[in-house]
Amino acid sequence: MARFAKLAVDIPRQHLDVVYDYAVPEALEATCKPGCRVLVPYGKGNRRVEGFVLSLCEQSTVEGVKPIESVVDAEPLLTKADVQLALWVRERFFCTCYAALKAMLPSGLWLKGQEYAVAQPFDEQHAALLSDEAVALWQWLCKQKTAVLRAKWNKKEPAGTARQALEQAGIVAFEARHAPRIGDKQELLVSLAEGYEPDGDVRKQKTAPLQTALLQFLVDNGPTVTWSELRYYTGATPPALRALEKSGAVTLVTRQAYRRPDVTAADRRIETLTPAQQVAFDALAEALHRPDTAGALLHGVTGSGKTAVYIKLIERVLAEGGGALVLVPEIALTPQLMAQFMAQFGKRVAVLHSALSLAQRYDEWKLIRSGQADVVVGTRSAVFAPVRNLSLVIVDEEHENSFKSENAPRYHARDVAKYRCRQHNALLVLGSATPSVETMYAARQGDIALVTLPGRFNESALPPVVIADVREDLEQGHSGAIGLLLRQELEQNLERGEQAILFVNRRGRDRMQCCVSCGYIPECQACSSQLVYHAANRRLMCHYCQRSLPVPPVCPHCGGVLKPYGFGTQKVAEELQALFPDVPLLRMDSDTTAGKGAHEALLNRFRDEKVPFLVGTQMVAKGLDFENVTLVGVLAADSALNANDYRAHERAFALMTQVIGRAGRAAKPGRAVIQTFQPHNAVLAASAAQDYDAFYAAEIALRRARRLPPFSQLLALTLSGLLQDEVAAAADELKVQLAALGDGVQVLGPTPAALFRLNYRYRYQILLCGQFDRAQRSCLTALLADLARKRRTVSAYADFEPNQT
DNA sequence: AGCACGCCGACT
DNA sequence: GTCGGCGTGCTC
Repeated sequence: MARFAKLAVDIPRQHLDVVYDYAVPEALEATCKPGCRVLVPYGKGNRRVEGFVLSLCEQSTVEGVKPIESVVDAEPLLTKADVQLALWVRERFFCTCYAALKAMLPSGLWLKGQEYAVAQPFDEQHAALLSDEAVALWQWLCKQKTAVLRAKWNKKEPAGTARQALEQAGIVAFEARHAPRIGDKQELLVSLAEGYEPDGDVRKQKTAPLQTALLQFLVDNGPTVTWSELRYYTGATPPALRALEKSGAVTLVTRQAYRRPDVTAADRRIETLTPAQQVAFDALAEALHRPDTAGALLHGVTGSGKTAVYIKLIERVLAEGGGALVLVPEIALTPQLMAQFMAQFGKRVAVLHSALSLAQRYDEWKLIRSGQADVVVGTRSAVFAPVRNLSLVIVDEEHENSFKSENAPRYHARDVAKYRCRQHNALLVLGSATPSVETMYAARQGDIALVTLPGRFNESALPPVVIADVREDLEQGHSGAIGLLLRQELEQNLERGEQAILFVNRRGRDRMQCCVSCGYIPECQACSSQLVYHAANRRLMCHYCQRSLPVPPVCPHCGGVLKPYGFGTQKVAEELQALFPDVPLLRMDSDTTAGKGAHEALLNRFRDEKVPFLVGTQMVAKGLDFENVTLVGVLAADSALNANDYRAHERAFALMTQVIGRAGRAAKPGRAVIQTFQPHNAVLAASAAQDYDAFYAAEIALRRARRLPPFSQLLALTLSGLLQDEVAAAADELKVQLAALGDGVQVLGPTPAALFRLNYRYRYQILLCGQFDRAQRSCLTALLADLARKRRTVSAYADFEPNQT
């Protein structure tokens, strides 16, 4: 029998993240299993915190171990492999073990600690001291059937004299109870008793019409029906049901119910593959049965039908009794893919993404765990889904940066997928039209297989791409967002009755600028970000911390006039409306698609009503496939190219390629117009030609020369605090200590972070470049722990291969 | 985070 | 003397 347990404890600070030993009391020996959550006393005040049992052991060398207080879960939530994965995530992405474990489970499972007021018995000596109000209050508390929350108790007598008297005398105490935020849903099944004969009992029909109706419904609609359905269709009431149960006419069983999201299935199933798809499928299916494969890249242009290949692969895996996991960048942007999976696999598909309710996510997770759902489609966090017998993981659009988590644990789902595949001997398939440079490099090196899916579906020619030089427009005194060339194209398109999409990479309307005198742009009081004007609330918004301000009447610096500058989706929509006054148009960005289903509804309108113009942000670039769209305009290609990030080119190429691919996807010829200040840019030229190889060749050479990934690893350290001097001093100090990592690691910075100030905190960044082995990682963790101990006002974190540098 | 310990100055 | 502010260290 195990006497001690090794725990990952929910500690607030990273520098305390060690595996703790706790004693297992005899009473808990049977229930305290690895993978279960427990509550333990922690710290000087022995406050109650949550922990995961990592393993059990006979001996402990630690002095003064404390006992586990209680075991939360009847059955383990995690397997050995899960614990191993969490430890790996902790080391690779610099987070606490507990945070890694937490990311693997649905948040409906988190315990919510709440304090309840509990009445204690008291003796006569106390009774003499209490006021009548206090006694009345005590009696009220005793009378309550359900436990009383501390907040409710406090509200009961706001003045608080009687309350305080009771509390001080210890007659009313507070007790913390921990419970999961979401419970299991049960449903009641009503069945006709065996051998029940519907006889013509006329007397009963008169006196108990509800019972008769209920029985009749059961006779007509199969022997077993859920209670909620029965009530809905027959108006039956609980007493009627109870009477029937008592007389033995029906039997009742409760069963686990699942709150599932509803996803509409596509009306057509994919049955056969094209010859090209078949070749790709064969190559991947072969890899599926070679246990040593490290994975494969499926490189196929938009419209080449990667989804069909995925589906056939999954069918193969399911037939062999395995489970499959499909990761997509954003569920909202992949309705077609979702619908196709629904049509193909029906109830076996579990969906996991952030738009689900806590309860839905929790129930999908349970279905996956129990094996009832063996195909999982989800976003980043779904990479941890407990798929039974995991045999295949597909990462669709693997180059997308939404697979990288921006807050702790800062993991990359593609990396986690790779690790899980190794653990379970499953095949990893990375799919993309524009693979990340790292992935393509791995494929070219032969580390993973390279499977190419050639050709657009109907072999329609690439749309001709016109690169419009914005500088020429400016020379002619034309300063609008929509250039002269694009305007002509829009006019022609309109005449032909075809549709156009305009792509802008900023939402909102304008930026504000102090015109003549000082050139001041209003900034957020808490962040070093420029505020953006939103017409919906007529306020200046900070896109980083969500604070907003009314528009100042004059420049707060010099009193000058504020004039609009720059353009976002809304401004472009206005300009378009001015150019084509009577033409309807749609605008799509995160402002107009905030509600549930708004995104799909908007796209449906665009397709069905053939609205001539659609103006939108990033989101218009993805997943659209409309016959009648023949013109795509990119209004400002430069901002994507000029981002201060080594992956800016990669992202710009992927984005441009995707946008251009939207035009002319069917019989009608399409065109794309790209407006830029850099008409001779090589990345733009490559995406205009839809030439991935040219882009890759140039980019990999650059990466090699600069020793950037995949030729090294990048690690960003961010330090932040309220006092600028302190943060800067801490960063300088850390930089000196980082020399301990050795010559292999190049230390860049510290520099002010891209967003220097966020939520009143000043931020500095140090960039590390090299190959990080286990020793260097633990050295770095130790340095960060040291910093956290010494400088309490400065916080620091490490981000492995961050999205933004 | 949240608590204890210890050092120092101010005030009874 | 003694009370309490705050810097520092520790958490199985």
